[in-house]
Order: sequence, then C-alpha cells, then structure tokens
Amino acid sequence: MKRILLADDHSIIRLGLIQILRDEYPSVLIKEVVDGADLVKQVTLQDWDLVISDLDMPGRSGLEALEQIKVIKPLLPVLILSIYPESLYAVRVLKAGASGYMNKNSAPEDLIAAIQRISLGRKFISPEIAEQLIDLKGDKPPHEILSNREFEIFKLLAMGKTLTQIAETLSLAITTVSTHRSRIMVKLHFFTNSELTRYAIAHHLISDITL
Amino acid sequence: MKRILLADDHSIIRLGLIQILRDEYPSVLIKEVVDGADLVKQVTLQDWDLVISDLDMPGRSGLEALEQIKVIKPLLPVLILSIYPESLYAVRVLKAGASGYMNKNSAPEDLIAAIQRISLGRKFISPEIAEQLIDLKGDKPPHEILSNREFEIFKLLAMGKTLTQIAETLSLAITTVSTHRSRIMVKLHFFTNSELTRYAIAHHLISDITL
DNA sequence: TTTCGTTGTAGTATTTATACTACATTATGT
DNA sequence: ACATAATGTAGTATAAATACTACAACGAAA
Repeated sequence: MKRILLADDHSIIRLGLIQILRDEYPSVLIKEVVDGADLVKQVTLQDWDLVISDLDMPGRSGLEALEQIKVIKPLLPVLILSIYPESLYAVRVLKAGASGYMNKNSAPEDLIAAIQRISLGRKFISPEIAEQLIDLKGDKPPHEILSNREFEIFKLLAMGKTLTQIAETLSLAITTVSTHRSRIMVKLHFFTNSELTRYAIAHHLISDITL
Repeated sequence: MKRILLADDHSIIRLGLIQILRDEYPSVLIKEVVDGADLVKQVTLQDWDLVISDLDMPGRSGLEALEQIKVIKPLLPVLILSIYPESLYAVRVLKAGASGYMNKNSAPEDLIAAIQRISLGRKFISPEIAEQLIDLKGDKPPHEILSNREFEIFKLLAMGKTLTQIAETLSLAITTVSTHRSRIMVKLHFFTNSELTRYAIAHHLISDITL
C-alpha cells in the first residue's frame, strides 16, 4: 500500500481516516480531495493503489465519480464510505464497480480489514450485503417485472393516492388494489409506500415537482 | 480547557475531532460517547468544560440530549456538529440552548475558533446564521415553523416510518404521533404522507436514494 | 398578571389499510 | 398440449391510521 487517494468534503473525517491509515501504513502517501470532480481529476493525473471516497460530496456525487473512475481505471480499487446504513446504498455502489462499502461508524479495525482485502483485488462484502445480493431483482426497470396492472397501481401509489382512491378510480374493490400492492412490494422488496415513492422519484417514474 | 465530552456515533469522526483538539490542547481530557443517552449520563456523572455533540445519533437524538443537558447544566457550553448545512438546523439548535452549530466540513481552524469563543461562555454564530436570526418572521422555509417535536416526527414520516414505528421509537402513544402529524399537515398544507416525503426530498431534509 | 395561542400528550370512535385466503383466467415453458 | 406459474379479482378478519376531542404545561403578549 503506497498511494491512497482520499475524497471527502468533511475535513474532520479526512483527519480521522488519515490517522487510521497512518497507524497501519506509516509510510503511505495520502492525497486529499474534497469533491467528485477533483477526485476524478486526480485519478486521471497519476496512479493510485486505492481510492477511499465519500458518497455525498458537493457537485458531482461520489457515485457519479465512481462510475467515471471505473471507466478510466477499471482495476483501481475503490472503497466507498458513507454515513448511510449499508442496506440503503451498498448494492447500488457495488454494482457501480466499487470494491467495498463501509458505514462511517465502522470500527477502525474493520476499515483496515476491508482495505487489506480490497487492495488484494478482492471485494469486501459484509454478510448483510451478501444477503441482499442473493435475491437481486436484476437491473430491469420496474415496468419489466411488474405486470401492467401492477405498474398502473404502482404509479398511483407513488403519487400518494390511497388504496380507496385507487379502487374508486379503477372501479375495483379496495382489497383488490391491496393485493396488487402486496405483490408490488414483494417484487420490489419494499415495505412502505414511502420507499415506493422515493424509488419512483429516483427513477423519474413520477415528477417530484408538485411542491 | 481541561475536560471535553465528545458525542458522535462515527468512530472516524471522533478520531478526527480528537486529533484537532489534541493539536490545540495537548493535555485535555477527552471522553467519547456514542449516543444521546450516554451523553446525558456522562453530563450528570461529572463536570465538563465543553460538550461537542453530533446531531444524529442512535436512540435519543442530539437535540433531545441537548435539551436535557441544558436542564441539568445550563451553563455547560455545547457545540453541535452536524453534516447538515447550517441553514437547516442552526437556528433550531441555538434556540434549544447550544452555544454553537458547526458543519462537519468546517476547517479545523474554524472549529478551534468556535471552541475558544464558546468556552468563554459566549455563543458562536456564523454570519449566515446571524442573518437567519434577523428576519425571524421572514420568508423562512415552511419546515422551520414546525416545533422540534413536530420536525422530529416530520423527518421520521418522510423516511417512511409508520405511526406505530414512530410511537415505539419515541415511546409515545400512536394517537400522540398522529396528532403531531395532523398539525404538521396543517402547517405545511399537506394531505398525504407522500406529499410530505416529496417535500422532504425536494428540500434535502432526507436522502432521495433508494435501493 | 392574566390571557391566549402553542405544544406535548393521549383517549374514543371511526375509517382505512393490510394479511391471508381463495379462485378463475391468462401466460409461459418444455 | 399440458403443467405450472403469474395475474386479476375479491371476501373476511385484523391491524393500523386518522379525526376528533381534551387537557395540562409553557410562553408570549397585553
């Protein structure tokens, strides 16, 4: 481990990370950047053994930067750090080519363990994420796994319509709409309507400008 | 500056903070805690010169802990750190009795400057916050007219938590949570949780990324 | 100080949503 | 073509959410 590129807009976190890294690799060269654009730029400018990057950064996001890095240097290991729980981002991040995903409240030892593994060209996947990876719903957009009727109801739910409203609109029994909803939830691995709404907004299936 | 109590659930951030603090105050005693309950407990157990606390922590939130601390030790200076921009929380936090609010991407020098000022019993208020404080009745975003409790529940609702889950988390009756929700809806002119979620996403009060 | 609006709390009654189940109908795969 | 899985529909029973009401504590304003 010789050269590590560190991307995080929080100076305090950079300091903490540097301390952990120096503790383990006293002679490592560490370069700090504070946004996605600079991160990508540094990757093009010189060679690194490892990139450690935050997910939320000003300007271009960490995810976007990750995607570009994987185009420029497909073999460069990238460890993504984030304050969000693994369940929310990990799969997405790993699919985008990251070698690992860690929550910022992980213990320093775990971070070092992950780095060790990643720097060998392997992936660091926690048991929780592994489980999520097993029953992936694939990369298909929702309308390809939902039936037409389900997708119709999916959109209405995402827009915030209640079961009762939907049942009225479509002249169905409330329980019918409810059953469709249940199947949508199973297929997309959701539990709440809110997740459904956020998914729909993130995938531009409905507009978010009703405010 | 002799004894600092440090509350943050992210070990990396604690490390970074400790480094900054030790750099400035080599002989300071620093105690680390990882949640609001422990923070309050430590405040009751012994005397401190300064508390530095994160806002988002497991269990009792930083804001709640702050309020309790101000009851127990009204003169103990508390500096709140958060990943969220000042415009979002600062006024709320200062009104709850904090001596200052800093974003985690502040430079170490700024942090030290704030601590210096705060430990003298003064408040640290950035120019941006000062401006907000001036036009208190002005064109503030709607979510600022919510009470602390309402805002807390607002965020949980926006994240898709159900009334029941929220009631459990906060140890309240479901109907209490429901009443708060009603008042939030009236204040923000919403009708459904979906509108609430979309508002929160649009105003970056919660993350918009779903799996 | 007294008044009045706000906040935090919760109970009762009602409405709404959901889980589970069931059963034709329609695809789908071999 | 036949078996099997997916789909569209809905009923019953249960769980959850909501409306409405109430009230004490607090704070601001008069």
